[in-house]
Amino acid sequence: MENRLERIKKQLHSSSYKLTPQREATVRVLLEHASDHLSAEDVYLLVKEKYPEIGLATVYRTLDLLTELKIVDRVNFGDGVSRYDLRIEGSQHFHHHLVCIECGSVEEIQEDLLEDVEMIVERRWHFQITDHRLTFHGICKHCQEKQKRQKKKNSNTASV
Amino acid sequence: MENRLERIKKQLHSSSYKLTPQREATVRVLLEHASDHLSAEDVYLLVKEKYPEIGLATVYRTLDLLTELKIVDRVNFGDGVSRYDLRIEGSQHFHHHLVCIECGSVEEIQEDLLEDVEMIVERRWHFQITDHRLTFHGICKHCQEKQKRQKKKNSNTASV
DNA sequence: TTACAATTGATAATTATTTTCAATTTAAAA
DNA sequence: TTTTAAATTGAAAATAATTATCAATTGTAA
Repeated sequence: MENRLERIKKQLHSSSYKLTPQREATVRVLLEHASDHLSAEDVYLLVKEKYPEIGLATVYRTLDLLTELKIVDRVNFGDGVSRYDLRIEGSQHFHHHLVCIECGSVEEIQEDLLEDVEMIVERRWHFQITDHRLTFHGICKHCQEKQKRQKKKNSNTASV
Repeated sequence: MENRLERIKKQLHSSSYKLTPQREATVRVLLEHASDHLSAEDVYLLVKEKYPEIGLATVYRTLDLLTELKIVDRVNFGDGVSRYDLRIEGSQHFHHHLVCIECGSVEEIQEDLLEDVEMIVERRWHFQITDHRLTFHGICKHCQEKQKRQKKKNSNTASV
């Protein structure tokens, strides 16, 4: 955690940006919520707990900066809000998401899975891929089980 | 084209919606620009050419309706604007996109390509997939060639 | 220490989208 | 055909997310 922060600090410096207290507080929040998919507003509220003087604009600016440096990725699950997702250190590709249309939960897939597809696309479409976004919409394990229970219950009631 | 419109009309009716003149004009614009990726504003301006009385809110409402009926898909390429993309008739899966980071052009891939990946995801993550979004960002064929020419030119100049 | 550029916070402005509501249109019933 | 109720519309206001502005502060290098 502290190591990661140190490395991010170096990354900022090597692009001649400073790790100000506001930026550090924002990065810390992102590191502490690595598996969540926070909106700028979410990040703002969480940073405010530790650093109440911070302004919303600064959070936006920091998130833009981190996106530019590929430390985070901006994702949009179709609800009109940008969300910010910490990139796994060293991983070249952006990870994928499973969005449940029932409960709204978001699961991450760190495995690449797209190597073959990207090879085909580069060859057949002569398109030089630098990044990708892959999201599956569907029903998560938890909601599938809930639905099964519900069905069972209904068939019981119906047969009485 | 007219056939497609007829079938869309039936699709609306079977969900007890009407194909009003405004909706028809909007659908026509979408059919005429099937390979584009129009924003609501784009659609509004194009519909206005043929049907000047139409209001922006009606266009938004129609696009929502068509999205609900899976006649169009809402996509977001990260510029904060929703774009509307006609779904190929009968195709079960939503097509993919190649977005050029140089010129902003958007190319479509109609081939599925994800069958294997989806099988893996359904098995390993126990996630029941109903839809997907796949976008590749990179450099299109055209811009790659432009870059090559540029390099050549530069090395010529440098050697003089 | 001085000086200059980077950064910040508050606020205003912008942009895309949604909501509201009265007026109009439509389809079905009488 | 007239009546009626529900669906649809356009204009305008409201909302929500994000960006721009600008004066004040901070940090850094001379």
